[in-house]
Amino acid sequence: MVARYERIADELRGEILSGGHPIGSQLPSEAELAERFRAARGTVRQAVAVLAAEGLVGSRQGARRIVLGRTRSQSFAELHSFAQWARANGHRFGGQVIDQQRRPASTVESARLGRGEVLEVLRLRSLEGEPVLVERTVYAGWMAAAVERLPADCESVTEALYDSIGLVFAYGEHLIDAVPAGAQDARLLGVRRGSPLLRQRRTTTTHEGRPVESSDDRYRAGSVTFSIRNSIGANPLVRQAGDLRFRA
Amino acid sequence: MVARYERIADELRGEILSGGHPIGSQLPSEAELAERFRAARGTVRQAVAVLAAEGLVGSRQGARRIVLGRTRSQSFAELHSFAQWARANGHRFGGQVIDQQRRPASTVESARLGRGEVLEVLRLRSLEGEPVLVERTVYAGWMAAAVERLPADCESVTEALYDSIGLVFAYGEHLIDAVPAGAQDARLLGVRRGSPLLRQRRTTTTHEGRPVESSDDRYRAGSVTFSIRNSIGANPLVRQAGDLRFRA
DNA sequence: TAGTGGTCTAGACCACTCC
DNA sequence: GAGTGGTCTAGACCACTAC
Repeated sequence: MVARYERIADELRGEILSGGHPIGSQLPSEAELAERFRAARGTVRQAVAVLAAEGLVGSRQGARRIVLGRTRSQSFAELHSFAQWARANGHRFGGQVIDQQRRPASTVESARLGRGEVLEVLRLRSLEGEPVLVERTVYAGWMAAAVERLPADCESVTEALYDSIGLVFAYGEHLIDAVPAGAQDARLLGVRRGSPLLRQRRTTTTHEGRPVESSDDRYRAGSVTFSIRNSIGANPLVRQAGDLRFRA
Repeated sequence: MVARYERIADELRGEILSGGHPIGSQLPSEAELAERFRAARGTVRQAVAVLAAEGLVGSRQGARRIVLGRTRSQSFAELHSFAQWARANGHRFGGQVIDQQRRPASTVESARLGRGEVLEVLRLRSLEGEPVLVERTVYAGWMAAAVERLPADCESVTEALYDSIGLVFAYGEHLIDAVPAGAQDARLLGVRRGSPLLRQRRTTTTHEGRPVESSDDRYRAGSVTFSIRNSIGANPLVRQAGDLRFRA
């Protein structure tokens, strides 16, 4: 069952992406859209709110909505899972477990994932045949066994865990910064030691807020870019000061 | 005039940040909140939608909302303006124009900012007394004069432009990646050439969608981190493949 | 001043979770 | 089956923009 406002949003999005509403142009008023789709104004507002969240349109009180762009943000799954992102965008990709071991949780990990044992996995992932990403993931103990059952060249860990134990990754927090490649990073990615990597540290939880994994992902410079569209009314991104003692 | 739902959101946010609703705990139901605040259910839903957008709470149909965390995302102004961000977070900061000149727009810039002349400004910004950010900003020709009138050590360009010509930065698009420091970057930031920098390229427009500026900002590694909180239902971040020919 | 989006209400029905 | 959040309606008033 697809909601009414979703279908309205789909139709409007299609019109925007196909150029029916050029960038910078005005969208029809809520009243006009309500009449066109034979829906209440509230439903139309929900639909355009979807487009606003995707960064496609902007709005302000008293003036008509305007079209801001034609690139929309992706689903949570596509941000969370390298495989789902790569597949949805038509890239050739691969992945391989390099190392995997259980060990006791450190103090920091205990706070984040729960006490006891954790499973640490080192994966190397490639895009268009080139190694681009070193993933160091620490899984909470309660799901270690499920991860260990996966094949070493498992394409999508996210999908495999859903199929095997019904696990849904629902919420994520991501920290993005730049770091110099360490010796292992350099060897795996085929870059010089100290060269720039784009780092994404993430922790993920289930719907219930139960922590699942914590990961340190490093992309080779030039392989991947993160993109955000924001507005005076909606701002998902946070900038934080780091530790200035660190010097490259 | 502050909206009702904003005040409700403020109160609930305060309770979450002060620990009144611990992380992982359930929020009261919409019906309970409606009764407590003597508001319609729709108004309460608007309020919790604000908290969800800030990444503080998560929700799913049929189950109560849960508290996800205690760090909230910042306002657009704080992401857009280094000065406003630094001030809001209690940092000591400074800035200085290093170089500034008018020149004809390149082909790419013409498409992004409009034809004719543009103004290119090179600024160095510091945090806690240390240089951390090199900003190379290109302003559209129509606002070049206003920028040239600013003092070289202007703290907040955003605020100054609002005060002088009423300009409001309303929408932004941001691309985030890692690059090696060039010769000029290295000299200004006091790092080795080739060492990692966190790059944020942004283009900003007015409420009407009129392009204002396009900037290439480079942070010294370790000085600043970007943070995102997302969920299966709301995902503001986009990951894009870069040009793999680039090698560090 | 007319038109537009922003806020708010009151009520209905449905899909889903949890027990 | 009771409770909860998700969807949708119909209508009202207000703040703001554009002219």
